[in-house]
Amino acid sequence: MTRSAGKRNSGRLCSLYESLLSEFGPQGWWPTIGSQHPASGSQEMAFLYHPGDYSFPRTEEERFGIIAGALLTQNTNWKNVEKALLSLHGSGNLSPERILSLPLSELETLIRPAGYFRQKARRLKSLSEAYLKADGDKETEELRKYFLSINGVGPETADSILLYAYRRPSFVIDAYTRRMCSSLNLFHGRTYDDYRNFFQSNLPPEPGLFNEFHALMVEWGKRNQKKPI
DNA sequence: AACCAGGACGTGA
DNA sequence: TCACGTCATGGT
Repeated sequence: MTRSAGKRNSGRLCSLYESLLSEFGPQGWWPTIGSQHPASGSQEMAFLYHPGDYSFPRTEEERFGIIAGALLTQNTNWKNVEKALLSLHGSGNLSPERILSLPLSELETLIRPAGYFRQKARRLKSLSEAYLKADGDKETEELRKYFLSINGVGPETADSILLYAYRRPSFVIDAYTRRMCSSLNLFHGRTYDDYRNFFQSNLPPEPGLFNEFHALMVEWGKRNQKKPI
């Protein structure tokens, strides 16, 4: 990659980001559980987005909810994941310690709406154990390798955990990102890491930027799946 | 009623 | 490496 090609890609990415942001607005990822009507004291829980807030997860449950959600949403509609996470929360089990102490069959029942529930129940236990043992002071790429070594955690899940739960500058690549790259003739790569390297080498390593950019591309994908551009 | 959704893994060639 | 089957629920 020549220096001029690199600058050209950076420019394209930055203007793409700006136009997506002005068209769709801040997406407020990652959604977390909160009460829907805090002022009225209603206890009805729902998933809340927080547009423009790129700060660290506020509570331990919030952070673990992101991690569990990243695993549960694999090849699954997010609405189904919400049901699973709400049942974990509602039963007081949305923590790594509680997940580990739950009998496997009970965990399966709680997360059933998220699909692949047998596989995901086992993997959620191993991820919980790994999360408890994780060294949050590790350098980003080392922490990434650590999570990638856990069964059930592939590159997209690892990067979602790093970016949204740890606020590390690790760019998340998903099916929408690839579709967008090819349909805009922006980049064509072979592997996951090809795409990740493309974004990371052409953007400043800011977690807030990576956060919003990924979420915006997902929104673009959702809007353009029925009515292609 | 097939098809898709914010993937990952095991297998055989 | 890589193509292919498997894992499962819920909405369209």
